[in-house]
Amino acid sequence: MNRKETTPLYRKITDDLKTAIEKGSYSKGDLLPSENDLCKTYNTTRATIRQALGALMISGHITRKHGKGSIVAEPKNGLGILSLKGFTAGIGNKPLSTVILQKPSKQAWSEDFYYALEEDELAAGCIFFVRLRYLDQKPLLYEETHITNLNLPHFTSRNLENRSLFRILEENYQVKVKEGEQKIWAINGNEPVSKLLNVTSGHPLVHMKRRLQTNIRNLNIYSSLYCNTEEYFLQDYF
Amino acid sequence: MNRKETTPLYRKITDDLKTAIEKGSYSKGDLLPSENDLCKTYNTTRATIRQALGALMISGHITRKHGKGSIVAEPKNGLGILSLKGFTAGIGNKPLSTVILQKPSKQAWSEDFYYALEEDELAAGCIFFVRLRYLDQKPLLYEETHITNLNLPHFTSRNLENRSLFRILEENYQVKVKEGEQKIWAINGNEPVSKLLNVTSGHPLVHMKRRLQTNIRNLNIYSSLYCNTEEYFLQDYF
DNA sequence: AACTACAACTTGTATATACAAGATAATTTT
DNA sequence: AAAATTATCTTGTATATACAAGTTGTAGTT
Repeated sequence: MNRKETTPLYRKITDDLKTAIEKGSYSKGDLLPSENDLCKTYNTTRATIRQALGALMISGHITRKHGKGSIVAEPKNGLGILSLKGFTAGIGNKPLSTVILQKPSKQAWSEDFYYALEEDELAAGCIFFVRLRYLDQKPLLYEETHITNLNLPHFTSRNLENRSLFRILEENYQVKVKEGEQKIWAINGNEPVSKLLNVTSGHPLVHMKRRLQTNIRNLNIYSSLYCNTEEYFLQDYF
Repeated sequence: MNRKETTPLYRKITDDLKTAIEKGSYSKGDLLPSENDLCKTYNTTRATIRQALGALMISGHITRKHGKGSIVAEPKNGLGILSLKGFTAGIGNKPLSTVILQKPSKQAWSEDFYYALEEDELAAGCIFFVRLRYLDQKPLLYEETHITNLNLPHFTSRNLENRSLFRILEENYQVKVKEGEQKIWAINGNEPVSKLLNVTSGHPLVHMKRRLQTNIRNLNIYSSLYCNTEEYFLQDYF
């Protein structure tokens, strides 16, 4: 728990409501307590409550309607973040299993890294690891990840297999993804990757190079990934 | 000018500052006038100013630093919107030329449309058109677009060849894209599309289905596109 | 010259209050 | 019974004020 010594009240309210929504205490379409009700609950004023609700709106947890209330939105897995969804309805909730092909290790950035780096970032070095992600025992997604090694103590010893990378970063280091960019290609899998994904060398794959910026300056997440979209597709929200 | 009868003050301030930034009155790293200065300029209070600055922060026009000020951010072309960037450096600014394969026409939604539609949207019908986009006389991107036909008078007679669809919607109908989702596949171009894109039937293509939501409720933009990423790549920001 | 303390800026958080305007259900009128 | 009105919810916008806390330059001290 490395959080700031004093957490602002509006932040606590946002976190409380977010937790409640993600825990399932509300379902899609439900109304949150009205602003005035929340004022009483937290013994504060509407300005503070609205600041908290505003954050929930930005994060996509609620929408708001004048005269009606704050409406809980459809849960989006990985808002703004690329996620993998099943081709057929109902398969979307199957969990991806993950195999670490190369354990996280501290490295210097490669000379010809695929994104331009800031000086401070270059100096900090990076943590690098490679994962292969499966759905239904079938390999779907090969991903090489670089994270700027900035205030991430003990990261290399963490278990990345079962938990989401983003969740680990948020819960343990207060690092949140804020924005990003991605480049997209369709390629024929004649690279060594196609063997890992268990496809023939002529099989089309989605190749993406992404940079995700976080709330910490100069701490970025870079990933280069290859995905077999024969049965499933890649999906993202923005 | 179909805007609401009364524009809130904070909205006017946001628009003013946004225009100034986009016009180039400020450059990257510059500080906006302080909140108190803006209070005097607009004869209002900090709460209103902060609401305006908050919107600029969300839209990515500024960042803010405690004790310092509001810092103008790097301009981003097409925030959150898919754009096409050249493979090699410096080619990114070449304009895409556009050929309309099928002129915009009012239609009913197809029974098996690829996104689930709201009832009101279904009732409104849609405007449909097909475009083929070229870079350097080479066809790169085939795109079928459906727009909900909601308060878009004379849209079908507009010239979509030279101007951006998003710009037309924003300038003429005050329609702005707010968020969206996209699904991504890599396919082998054996469809009729590959002939239009001038590739062999085994050539890998990026296939995307996108839904862009706008500030107008129930007015969405749907597009299904195929892109040859041999020389260029697709890029988007979120 | 280097350090310290302070003043004067900046944004961050919060309270208290007021009225406008959309949504909805109860009430009254027709 | 149907329509219009009203009351009472809700969120949206706005003013006025206060103090906390980060940043920066300046004046004073060592």
